[in-house]
Amino acid sequence: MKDRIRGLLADAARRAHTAGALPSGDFPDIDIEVPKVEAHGDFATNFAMIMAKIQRMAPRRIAEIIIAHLDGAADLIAKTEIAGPGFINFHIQPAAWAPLLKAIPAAGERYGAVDIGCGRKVQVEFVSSNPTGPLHVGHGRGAAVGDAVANLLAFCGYDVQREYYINDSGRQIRTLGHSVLLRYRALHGRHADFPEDCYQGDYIRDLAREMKSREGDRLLSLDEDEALMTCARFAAERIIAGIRDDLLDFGVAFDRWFSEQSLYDDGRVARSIEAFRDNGQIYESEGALWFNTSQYGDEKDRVVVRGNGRTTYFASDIAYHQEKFERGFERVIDVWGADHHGYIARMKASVAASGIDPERFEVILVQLVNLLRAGAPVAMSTRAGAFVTLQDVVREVGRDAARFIFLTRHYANTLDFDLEVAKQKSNDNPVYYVQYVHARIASIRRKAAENGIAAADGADECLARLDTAEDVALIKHLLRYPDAVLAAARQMEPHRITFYLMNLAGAFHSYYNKQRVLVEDPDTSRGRLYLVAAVQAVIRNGLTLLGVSAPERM
RNA sequence: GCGCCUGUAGCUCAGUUGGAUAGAGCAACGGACUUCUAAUCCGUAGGUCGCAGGUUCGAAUCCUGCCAGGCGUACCA
Repeated sequence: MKDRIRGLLADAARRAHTAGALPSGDFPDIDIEVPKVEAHGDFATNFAMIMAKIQRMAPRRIAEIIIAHLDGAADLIAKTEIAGPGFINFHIQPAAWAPLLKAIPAAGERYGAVDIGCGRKVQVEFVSSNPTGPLHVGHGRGAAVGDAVANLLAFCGYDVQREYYINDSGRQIRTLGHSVLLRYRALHGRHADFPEDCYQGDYIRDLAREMKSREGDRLLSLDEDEALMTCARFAAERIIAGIRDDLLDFGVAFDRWFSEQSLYDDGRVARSIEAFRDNGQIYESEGALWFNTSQYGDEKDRVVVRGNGRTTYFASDIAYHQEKFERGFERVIDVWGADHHGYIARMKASVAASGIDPERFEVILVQLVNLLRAGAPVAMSTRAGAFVTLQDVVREVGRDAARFIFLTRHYANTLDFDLEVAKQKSNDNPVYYVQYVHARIASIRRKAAENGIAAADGADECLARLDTAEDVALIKHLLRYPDAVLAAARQMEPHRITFYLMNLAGAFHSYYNKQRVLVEDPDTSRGRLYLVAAVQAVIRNGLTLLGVSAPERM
């Protein structure tokens, strides 16, 4: 529709120029938008206004000239008008809308997909929580956002890979091993102080018990380091397996689980450091090795190998991101918790230093989640071990409610997640509001089938009955879905889909209360069934992008 | 101190990349179930878009400076 109007305008402008009414033949791109106020028509353009300078004429005068040269669209356009400083408003013939609905079943599950990816490879790395404890609510938000972004990009033509980076190397993994070992020894009556910097949660005791039943007292006779590393490897594996299960329950499946340790095992980190030393980007100072990230916009240089010879986390991250680009991804997207924002500059710097355009590396910073119960904060301290895990939340409120709520805010905003609200089946909790549309329509369609009403196929005589204000309003809403998808995919903002769906749901519920679908006149019934089936398809389509189910009954 | 994020109705938040009279939900008040699912709908009320300048035909949106809140600022991860 927009394209058609754009074409009409371009023709009109060209014709006006040829006729000598417009001095310049240099026309800017035409932007067509949907006005906020209904009285301003169905579509509007500021075309005349942005041409004012080029044409050296008043915007309203240009608008008059263009309208005078519009031609051959009486079937489409009911009325044009010039408004405000020089907007051209278009009122579409009411009968022109219904046939456009055919695009929805014609596109099937692909309705709304705009191919901006053209098969290019993109990687979305998300969650990547350290394997030192179970996922908590904040990770859930990262999972919901990362998965939805991946869905959107895949929907819009990118070849998407989902990756989880496992930090199974370094000090924290030793701390994990140490924590389990101490609990394990305690189970054998060898009590010792449990340091504060060890992991306090009950899951550590569970792991120790498991260790005991598997190994008996074998670890007691091993030397300290070997016992510790045995515990560490065992615990990390079990925790990762748990994380994987929790994510599957949450509806998130990764294509690849990438081990940090593997970067050391195959010499990747060492080779990367060597290469940067050779070209002078890594240098030695005060007994440590530094990366000159400040040359690429970071506020200072960063250590990659400490004075004690141990590499930093940054060292493996440099190698990891080089490796990602070597795998042929055109875009690499990392989803991080907002508390890591200080890390972006150095990561971008390292990418740039590797000779890769840093624009190709993007970071989505997801703000934290405040977990509440009936308005009161729920304690979320990881160290103290008194946290609510993602699994707890999913068990309590359900996967759909959790995923939907995580996507009801722009990720740059902190999110209040209230467990009680998430369980409510009311307008407070928009997931049911949206799902209810799907279930209601399913019910209508079942009823239609029982009554022997033939499936709606979009025949002209049926579509012609979609002529009430409510019909047209709903059709217009459905036709805006591709715009919402495009904006969401381009900006990697899944909440735009969430808001679109809530608005569409509102439009449908309103329709439902004003118009009956199954009425006496068969053409009207079949026309409305066709419309309502399109609503159902778009709801299902959008919910799928968000990773939320579309129930047939509620 | 410096950096990033946020500031819009009593509360929680949108706002189509600079457009016309700034929108939803909740909470408040008043209505609608004999009809395809009331997990719904309709109506009323609610605003100095943090503050002050600037840019232009036009600013919640862009630029500058303040104010407030959150986060970050390690040879931690």
